[in-house]
Amino acid sequence: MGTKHRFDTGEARALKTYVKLMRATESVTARAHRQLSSFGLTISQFGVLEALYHLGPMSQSEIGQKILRSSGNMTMVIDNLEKRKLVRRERNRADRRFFIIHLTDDGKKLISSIFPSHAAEIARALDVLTPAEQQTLGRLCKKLGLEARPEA
Amino acid sequence: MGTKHRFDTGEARALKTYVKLMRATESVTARAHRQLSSFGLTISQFGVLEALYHLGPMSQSEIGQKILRSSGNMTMVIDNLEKRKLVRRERNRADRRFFIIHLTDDGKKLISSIFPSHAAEIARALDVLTPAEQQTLGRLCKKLGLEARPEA
DNA sequence: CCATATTAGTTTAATATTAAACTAATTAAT
DNA sequence: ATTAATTAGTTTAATATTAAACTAATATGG
Repeated sequence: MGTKHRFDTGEARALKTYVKLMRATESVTARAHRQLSSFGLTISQFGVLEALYHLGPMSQSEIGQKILRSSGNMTMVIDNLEKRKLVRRERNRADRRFFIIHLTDDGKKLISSIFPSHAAEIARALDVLTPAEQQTLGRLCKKLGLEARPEA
Repeated sequence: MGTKHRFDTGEARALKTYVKLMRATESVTARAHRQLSSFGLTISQFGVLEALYHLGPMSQSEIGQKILRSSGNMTMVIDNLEKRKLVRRERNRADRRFFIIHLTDDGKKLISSIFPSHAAEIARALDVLTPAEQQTLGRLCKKLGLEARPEA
């Protein structure tokens, strides 16, 4: 004997919000992806280069935490960047468990030339929102992102 | 003769908003992923089953458009669902270029049992926001998602 | 000093994802 | 009737992504 399951209004609202969040993100991400692929980069490769560009050399696991990727994935993305001579791994002498990842000169040149275009593309994508709306979106996403993140 | 590139405040604000959007999405998505993997599904597999569950049988390209995936990816995700006997492909007789994808009985059972847990998980993730904030987030994301989507 | 626990990164297996080139089928134009 | 254009889906190659198991190195506790 089953009754027809109805979601309460809280669940229905949350699901609708979630779907809109996913679609918005997918659209902006697809747009960023198209632009970056014209520079021969994937979104994750760009994320690594950008993190190193803005924050300086750091370990693989630190980069993974910053751009929210697993350690196995970081190995492959950094392997590919290393292969293209955009980054280099330097074993830490004090603790040989980890590497410090550095941008190479070529890597610095590439990311510093790409970054302004990327910034402009993101600004164009978000131009549909007013400055106040962008602030509100950012505030709500920050609130959402902090809570949803599982704290290890 | 080079001047140091500074982003105007519009670009800086857009980038900050974008980073927060990506992080929020990543957090909620990671949470949903963990839950779905305990049911043996990936997010894209779930997306296909959910689309068929709520909207009825449809072609592969229609499903791809609804869950924002490429046709090549849809082939593989549906191949895997077919292999597990959760969906079946039926060639359209009127136009043999396309298939109609149906949920199987097992597929219906699985998605109908999972969906309430998924809805509850999403509601928990979004519980950090008030109802009014969820409405606002949804409205802003809808605005963003419509504009950023490239119209073919 | 030795055994155990923890950490950084790698490997494995599976799945996801894209763009581009392709095949098969249908539609449109001549 | 024939050719060209378009559409649905597949295949290819490359890269991304995860969880889990693994190795190597360091830290901790007895």
